Amino acid sequence: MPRPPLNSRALAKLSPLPRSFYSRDPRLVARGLLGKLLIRHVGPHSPSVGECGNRLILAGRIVETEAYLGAIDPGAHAYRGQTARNAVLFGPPGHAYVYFIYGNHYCTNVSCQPTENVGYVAGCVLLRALEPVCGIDEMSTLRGLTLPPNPKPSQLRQLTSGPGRLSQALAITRQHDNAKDFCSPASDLIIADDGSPAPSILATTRINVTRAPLDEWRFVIIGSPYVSGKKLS
DNA sequence: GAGATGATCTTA
DNA sequence: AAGATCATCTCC
Repeated sequence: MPRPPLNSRALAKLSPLPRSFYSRDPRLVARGLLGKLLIRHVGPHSPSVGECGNRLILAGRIVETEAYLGAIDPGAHAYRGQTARNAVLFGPPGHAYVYFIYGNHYCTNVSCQPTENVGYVAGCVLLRALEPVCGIDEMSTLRGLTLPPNPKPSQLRQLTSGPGRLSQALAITRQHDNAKDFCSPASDLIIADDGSPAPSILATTRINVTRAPLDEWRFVIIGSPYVSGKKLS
């Protein structure tokens, strides 16, 4: 039985993943998020999307993530303890940690595993790439790109292949979205399961993490053309 | 297609 | 001074 198509109407009915999903080892959360949908509601009370209209949904399927283990992970922002920037990571799981990087870009994370019952605190998962699902035109506008009428995957991937790109495509900023609850049905930024089958996953080292270069805590959907960087072998 | 470089600014 | 990046340039 084919599932119904993922138009705005179908996406609007999906419920956010429960908080228990995020109350686990960040590596399990990072794997579990692959294939899930990141859904952004934009409207009169949401961040500006230019001339995109009043009420619409932007969504993408998560195809690439990275786990950050917090207090025991030298590559993690939380490694050196709580600061004004990373305070969200020391709060309850399932909340957005959005930070500004390299003077140009935002990166979007989900907090997880804030308790000490497995030996570390303040973990999170960085969302690194999406397969565009809904709101292609609006995402193009937000990214400042012009795509042809029937874009190929190689063109679509310009929208959301990379943490800075996907954040821009969904109008995610620290000002608007840091500390936002991914688990609240009232949230304009959620992650949901549409029942798609569990993907095949490849683990690699994390991108541009120099302080812990060997840990294979980056996860990608095998074969997806929407993963960031070069094509994998 | 691949590798190098500059932009730009927050954080420690 | 470095960084959980990206667009653009040059040269294969």
